[in-house]
Amino acid sequence: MPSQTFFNLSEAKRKAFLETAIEEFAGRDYESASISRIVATLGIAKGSVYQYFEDKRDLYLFLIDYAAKERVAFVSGVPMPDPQQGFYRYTQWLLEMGVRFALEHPRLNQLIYQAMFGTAPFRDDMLQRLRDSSLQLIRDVIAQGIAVGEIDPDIDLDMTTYLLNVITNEFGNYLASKLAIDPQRLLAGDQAQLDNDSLRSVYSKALDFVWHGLAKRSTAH
Amino acid sequence: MPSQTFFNLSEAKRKAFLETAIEEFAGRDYESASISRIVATLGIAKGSVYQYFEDKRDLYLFLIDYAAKERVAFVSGVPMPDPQQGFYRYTQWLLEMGVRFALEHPRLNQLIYQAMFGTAPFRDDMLQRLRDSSLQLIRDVIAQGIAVGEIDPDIDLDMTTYLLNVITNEFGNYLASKLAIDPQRLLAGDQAQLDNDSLRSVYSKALDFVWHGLAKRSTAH
DNA sequence: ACCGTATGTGACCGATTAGTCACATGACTG
DNA sequence: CAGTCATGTGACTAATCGGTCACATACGGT
Repeated sequence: MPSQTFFNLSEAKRKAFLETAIEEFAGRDYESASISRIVATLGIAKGSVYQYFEDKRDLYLFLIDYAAKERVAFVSGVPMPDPQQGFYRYTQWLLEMGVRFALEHPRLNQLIYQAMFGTAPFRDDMLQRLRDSSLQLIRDVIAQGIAVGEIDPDIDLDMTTYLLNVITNEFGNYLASKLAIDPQRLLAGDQAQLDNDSLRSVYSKALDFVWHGLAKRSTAH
Repeated sequence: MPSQTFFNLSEAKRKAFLETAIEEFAGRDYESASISRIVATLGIAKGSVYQYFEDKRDLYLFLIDYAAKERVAFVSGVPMPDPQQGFYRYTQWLLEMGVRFALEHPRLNQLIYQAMFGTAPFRDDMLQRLRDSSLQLIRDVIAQGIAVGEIDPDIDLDMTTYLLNVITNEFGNYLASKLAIDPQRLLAGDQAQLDNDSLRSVYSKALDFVWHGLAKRSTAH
């Protein structure tokens, strides 16, 4: 809950502030993240930050909330597959969501992931809700897949939801490190070239693993 | 590379120091971990730490190294399955390794995992070697499974190794949170009761997922 | 031109950090 | 007992932290 002052800021200033703050909090602990460093980077006075936010905790929780909303907006922007195409496609869509968001918004992804599964402080309701809502989407897809009879009903729903969430997130990290040959290109907006061609072929391997596991397949898709 | 002084310490003192230091580094950033807090907890002078270790970095890298060696020792202590039982059992063994180590040595597991995949500093050779050696075991099992024809040869070896490592690690976390009803009991050494009975049945679900994926199974094991 | 309000500022505070060092203590030797 | 060496100590330094506040600046209305 930032002050009105924060929202009165020019969009340029607000964007710059958000970007710098997210960068600061994404890569490190809550404790290690430094307000002093943020204001030094931005070239503004420290007092300004405390006119926007109550304290460090207030800023942090706002950033988490912001990142979560951005993620929801991002997911909404990618059309879900046609239900008639089966739950293999739904699973593909889930994976694609995670990977694309991780590649296109790496800082936001780090922030969310770290808040949910890292050593985040504040056993806040908000964080719990973030965690729950993030997992709910995955859980729903799996549950429906089971109901329709395309997903094995013997799986443990809770556990599989958890693992699938971890996989989608970490697979993004894997790709990022794998493509680390020139990570600049990706961040610079050159991802369009990669997206629709090679990216899909890369994560189709991950999808196959999620769908069929390690075992030697008998049927193909 | 601690000084000789550190190894001259009585076992009781050395153990106490290790335990406290690991506890301090396991839950937080490298930057957030505090030497001052360690010495305060132990009730020793700060100067002592700097007679054992060159600096904070030296201590941290030693702890990582120690944790890694403990893990290797732990893994060596659990017998591998009979090769004739197939690679399903090998995969089971891999999972069991990760889960048991995570449950019996949660702090060490956190330390290792955070060093390998967290926001650890020091792009050290040592960390890279730790990462490589940890993944190598998994990679070997998969590669052999492919060679023997029990694991699908179309999987991406690198990616699957990475994901399997993540899964074994995070599954430990999942179990830990799932069993959080009384985590004290586990740490208190009461795990023997859980181990051979319910534990195996719980992670057999994870094993099924890893082996067969989400898809509805046709054949059973 | 004047005033009131909103926004920006950075010196300053108390707390905490990693790391140092002159000194105390203990143990063993001659 | 005296001397030597390893070990333990905690006050101290310089840097950094989150947070405060008295003050400066900018802007809009009359």
